[in-house]
Amino acid sequence: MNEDKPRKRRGAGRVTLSTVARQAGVSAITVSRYFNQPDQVSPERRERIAQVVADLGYVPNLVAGGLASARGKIVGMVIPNISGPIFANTIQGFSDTLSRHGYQLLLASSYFSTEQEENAVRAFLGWSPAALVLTSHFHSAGTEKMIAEADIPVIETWDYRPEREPMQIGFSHFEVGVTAARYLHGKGYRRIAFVQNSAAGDFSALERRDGYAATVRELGLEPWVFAPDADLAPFEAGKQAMQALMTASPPPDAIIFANDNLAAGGLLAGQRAGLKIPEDCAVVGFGDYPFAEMLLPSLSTIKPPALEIGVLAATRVLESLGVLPVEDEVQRLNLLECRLIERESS
Amino acid sequence: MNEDKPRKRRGAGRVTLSTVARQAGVSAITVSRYFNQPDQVSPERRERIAQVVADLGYVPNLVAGGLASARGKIVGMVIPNISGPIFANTIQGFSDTLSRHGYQLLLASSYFSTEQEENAVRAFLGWSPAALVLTSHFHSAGTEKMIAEADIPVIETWDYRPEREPMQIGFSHFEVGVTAARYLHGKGYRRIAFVQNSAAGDFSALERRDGYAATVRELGLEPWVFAPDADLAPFEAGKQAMQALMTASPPPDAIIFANDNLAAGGLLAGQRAGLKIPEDCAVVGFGDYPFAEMLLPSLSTIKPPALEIGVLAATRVLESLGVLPVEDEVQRLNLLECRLIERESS
DNA sequence: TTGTAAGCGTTATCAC
DNA sequence: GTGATAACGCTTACAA
Repeated sequence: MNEDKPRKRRGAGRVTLSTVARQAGVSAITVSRYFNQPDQVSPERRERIAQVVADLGYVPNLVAGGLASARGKIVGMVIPNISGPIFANTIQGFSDTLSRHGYQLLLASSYFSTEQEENAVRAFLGWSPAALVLTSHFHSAGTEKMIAEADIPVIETWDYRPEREPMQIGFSHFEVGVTAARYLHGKGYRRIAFVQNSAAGDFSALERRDGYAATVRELGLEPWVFAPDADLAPFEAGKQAMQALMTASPPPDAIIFANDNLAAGGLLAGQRAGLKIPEDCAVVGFGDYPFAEMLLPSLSTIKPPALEIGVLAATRVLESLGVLPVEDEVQRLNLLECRLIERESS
Repeated sequence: MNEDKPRKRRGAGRVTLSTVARQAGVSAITVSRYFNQPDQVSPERRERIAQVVADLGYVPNLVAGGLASARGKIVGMVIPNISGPIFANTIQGFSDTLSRHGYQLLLASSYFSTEQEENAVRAFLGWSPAALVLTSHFHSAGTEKMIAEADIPVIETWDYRPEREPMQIGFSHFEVGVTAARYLHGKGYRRIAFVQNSAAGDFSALERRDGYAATVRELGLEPWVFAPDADLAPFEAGKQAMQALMTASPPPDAIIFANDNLAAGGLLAGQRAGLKIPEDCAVVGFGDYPFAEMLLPSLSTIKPPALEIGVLAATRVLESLGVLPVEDEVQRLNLLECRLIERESS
């Protein structure tokens, strides 16, 4: 069906910029300008070109454009995992903001592995992206080298390390631990335990633990950390933690879980064991996953600015690229706020 | 800091294939083959090239490669929304499978808008992707035209329409409605209501409703559909539905919700109103969202093959491209199974 | 197995 | 405001 077309090789025969230019009676570069700097094209030609573009159904070849300009309208993002409820909002906000301005999202997940992250970054760089967005500041040496040499904006999200070179958009995980501990202490709880994440590589969760530990110590209490088996799924790990902690005497009167999945597991295990929550034991999570308000009792948690991180990351990218206006210079340090959501479980 | 580099224009000065070739004492095409068809390069040269690549930290420019070959190692995927718990697994499975074979994921969300989908598809085509993956068979005329003319594999997921041209990977939403209705009827429920999705544009949810309606009618019952206000968030819409349905006399003895978010809202509203579930009213959802097993009572639901869809879509793409082996021809119709997960709520 | 030459479709540069 | 020309870095086609 295509065989009779006079195609020399490859994608030949497709509608290109030159096709449009010829039909519109202008040069190729004028059509190029029509798309990129419309102001520089006279209204009459603009109209004529628009007509031809519509007639032919011309779609600009962004690959060719990317090669010629050495900066594609594409932005790479590496996230620990796509399917977790926590990062999804960041991706969504990021992607939506970008696409509104004609940029596309190239996405990969690292599963908290710096090696997988490095692979993703290397692959992305091959597409000469306009910018690169990573999660946290934990990278391999190879990744560090690449982002140092890449001549594009690099943003680290979901964390806040002013001393680092890349742009920072996020919050302090240490402070999250501090907030949770202070909150429970303020409500009168005195035997406050912390349950770690079972997933290896989630270093940010360890920083939350450290914030908790430092705070309770400061308040004259002894840190009490439980680490579930590393091979357990979060929900199961939370159950295990609750069961184990409740055998202690005296048991804790409040537990901070490294995330809401763990907390939900703990909550349920506690209830099934006849525990009244929060009377017998308060529970606080992290993440404000969608189900937090659906549980009975609903789950108190600390809500990270997931969506805001995504939107702001995209905004900073677009500012850096000159797509969005910016006065003076693009803000490098962006500290956002986590909010403690007090619900029935505490 | 960069100014003294002898860059002529654009990205000039970077390490290219020619740089590697020169240093390794071979021609550029040999280095190209080293990456794409290593078998065709002699072992000695292979080793020499590997050394130079490592020394120089060369990263292939995929944009240039994509332009030259007219097929980039990139695959576009349009999903209704990224942050919903339901599609995230599909994305994850898709992305992971692709990246294992050196392909990258270009992602956009449509929010159930065919117009936004069309925009995404148009943008993707500009990157000359190796394949395109869409959700469901509901597209705009523009999208239909583009996918018909695009000379690449197109896959429709999360649905199953054998009569359509694109490859199908999914299941029948109508059948999901049938399954839910039959299941409840089989358990003895006789006043079975259905709660629609509040989100406009989710046509698949309407097919589930139709499956339910046809089935109850067949069983000699009257369909009973409640449509929440369109502007309500799913969780709130579920609450509204439960409250409204319970004022009927007699009220339903079982409710099928169009998805788990609605169901969770309904469950909670029922419990807060003193209803015993499932004794007073059974509840069944759709999606098997992560929280379904965390609720008390845990939520009976129908689990779609979300992850499998993603993995299989990637597999079919790679087969179509000849990356993965395939006997005879790539399977065009892929009907997967939804599983009814019976839990405490029914 | 290896190399030469041409071209992929666009944009940067410079001239008018 | 408009256009001619030369890149951009790689792969296809063909030849040796």
